[in-house]
Amino acid sequence: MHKKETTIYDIAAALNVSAATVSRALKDHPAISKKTRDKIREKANEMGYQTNALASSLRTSKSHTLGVIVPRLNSNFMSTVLAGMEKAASDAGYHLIIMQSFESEIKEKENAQILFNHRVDGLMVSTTDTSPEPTHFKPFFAKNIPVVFFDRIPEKYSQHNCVTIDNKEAGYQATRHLLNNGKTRILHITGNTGIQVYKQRLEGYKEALSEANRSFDPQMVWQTNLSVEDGKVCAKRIMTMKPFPDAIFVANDTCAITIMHYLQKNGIKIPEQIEITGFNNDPFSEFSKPSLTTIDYPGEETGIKTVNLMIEKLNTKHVEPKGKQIVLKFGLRIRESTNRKPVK
Amino acid sequence: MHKKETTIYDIAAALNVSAATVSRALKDHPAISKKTRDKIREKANEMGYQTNALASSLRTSKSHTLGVIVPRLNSNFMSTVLAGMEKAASDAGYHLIIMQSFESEIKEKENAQILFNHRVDGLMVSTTDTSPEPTHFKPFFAKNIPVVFFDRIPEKYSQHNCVTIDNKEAGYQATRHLLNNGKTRILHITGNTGIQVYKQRLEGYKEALSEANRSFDPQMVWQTNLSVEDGKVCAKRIMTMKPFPDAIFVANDTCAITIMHYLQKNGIKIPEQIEITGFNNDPFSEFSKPSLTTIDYPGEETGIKTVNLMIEKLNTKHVEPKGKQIVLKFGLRIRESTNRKPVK
DNA sequence: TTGTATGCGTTATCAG
DNA sequence: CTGATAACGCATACAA
Repeated sequence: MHKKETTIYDIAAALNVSAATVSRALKDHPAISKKTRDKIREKANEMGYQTNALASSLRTSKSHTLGVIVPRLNSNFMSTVLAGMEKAASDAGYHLIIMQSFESEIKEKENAQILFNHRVDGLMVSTTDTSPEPTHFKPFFAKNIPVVFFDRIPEKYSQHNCVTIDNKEAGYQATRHLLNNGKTRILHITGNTGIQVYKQRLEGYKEALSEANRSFDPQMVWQTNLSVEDGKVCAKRIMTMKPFPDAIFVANDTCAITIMHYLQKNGIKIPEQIEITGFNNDPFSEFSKPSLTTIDYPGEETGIKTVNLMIEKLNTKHVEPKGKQIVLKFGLRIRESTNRKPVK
Repeated sequence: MHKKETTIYDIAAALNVSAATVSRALKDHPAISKKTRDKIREKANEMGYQTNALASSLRTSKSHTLGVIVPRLNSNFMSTVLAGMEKAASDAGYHLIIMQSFESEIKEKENAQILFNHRVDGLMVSTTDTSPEPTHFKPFFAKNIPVVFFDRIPEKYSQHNCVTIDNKEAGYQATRHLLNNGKTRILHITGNTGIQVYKQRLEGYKEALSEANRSFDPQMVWQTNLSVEDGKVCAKRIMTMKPFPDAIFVANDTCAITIMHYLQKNGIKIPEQIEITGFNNDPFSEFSKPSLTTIDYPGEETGIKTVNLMIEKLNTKHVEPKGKQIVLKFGLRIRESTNRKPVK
């Protein structure tokens, strides 16, 4: 096996001091004379000492680790959020255990459990769960371990600590933009509306229609997984629609651009025949032809704000004020070529 | 403060058995009778017992945690790699601490140190370091903690455990494709060539030129960070070039598509006037107009294979065979409209 | 300014 | 099949 690791006891022995002194010296405890401190540091280096964070965490019940659960980490939006989180966490002396739930409530539960067992100092989650009040965060609440929700927030925890945007308003604006351009038959392609964000975007869509005195047609709302694959399928289906829609509000850019691409392949003129609006402001939404109008959902800011809220909670654990809701500003990025006449 | 947590001692006391028995029962030790095992499990649930993985790790020196260091996690390629890693790791009972080095050697060093201190069972790294033989992995080697390099591999560790593609061959093929289409003035826009992957792609570029009896012009190789910003700058600069290049081999898709977009904005016909080749096969490379020819670098596979190699090492630690190099297959995705005559 | 003693929660060894 | 006990490596209350 590998040789035993060097501990504070080893360096204490080598220097004829106590382990306590070594422990203190190594963490710059003020009560240690500069002389012994330097001596200890030097010896520690010499012996290749590496502190054991596990032991330290066990002793202090502070792991300096934050748990993150997301549906999947490889979307442009989510990886941008995570990048922001990692940066902010690292700056604050924390690091991240990141886990994916793959849209499975069971997996999310397991992940929460594992993170709890590893004694994370806090949990940040974009939930995949469609149940209004998931139970698997209970142990965290019970032990007063801060939980911050971001992006996808369970219905019942919307008054809890969370960071998000006003999805209803965003859905409203995206739809309104299409209505303003004279579009009347607006298809809405979205995700699982059991998930709040999609439900709210749908509400915004409805509100815009209602405001414009357009009737809402449930047939014009398609639930998908918003993947590239789904985009292809949707495009195919759109081509068979009796009266063509003249616009589509898609709940993410990936799917929106895929649909645009395949409709164009079928000879459809975008935006003249069908105008498309996306969601997220992925970098490539700007580079598609035509550029895609979309909702700018600030991913990095979401990540940073989530971590900052977490840190704040960690530093004021005993007070425990009511949950804090951070609603970020989003932007409507209008980008199709506008030199076309509104059909009115 | 928060109340003490329930330990195996609490449940032992409640059941008049020893803590050892509880510990064994909870991990299905064969030497425990089914009866007491069930009794203990039930009590554990009842008391809301949650195992403390920290204590367990300290005792067993197995953290079931793998460290990951990447330059940044929010590129399509990298987040796809990480998604594959997380999946594979999770399936094998491990989880991931992911850290970003932001192209800083110092940060990479700090990250390695932190991960070491947290006693990760293994380290996976896409290095940012341009020094041929970075020293900060020494502690891992010394303690026989497996280190697997992926994507970006330090020069001196290329015989170590690593997972990558043949970047030289890929650079060769990308360039060759342009030459085959009759292009002669091929610009190469790449990253820091102190990093092996870019150095090797450049070598492939040179080899293709040499094979076609084209002379190599150092002026035609631009080092950038391959970002969207860099793409804009490059496009601007290209517009001022005396004889226009007739092709560009860009070392990633993000930058390639940005350049394409801005050249088109300036009225350049792609690919007639300038043909562009990217690298990575980001999803949107297919949806640009025209679709981008690119190198399909299998991200998810990279992640999975890296973790699998890691697990293999973890399970055969004592044998310690020589390093294992896994070279993944890449593909050249030819995608521009091909119905144009080669200029020959 | 430094040392002593103890505990964090678990698992492994050795007995019985 | 079960129990007692000693680590794992560190940090802290209490003494000195």
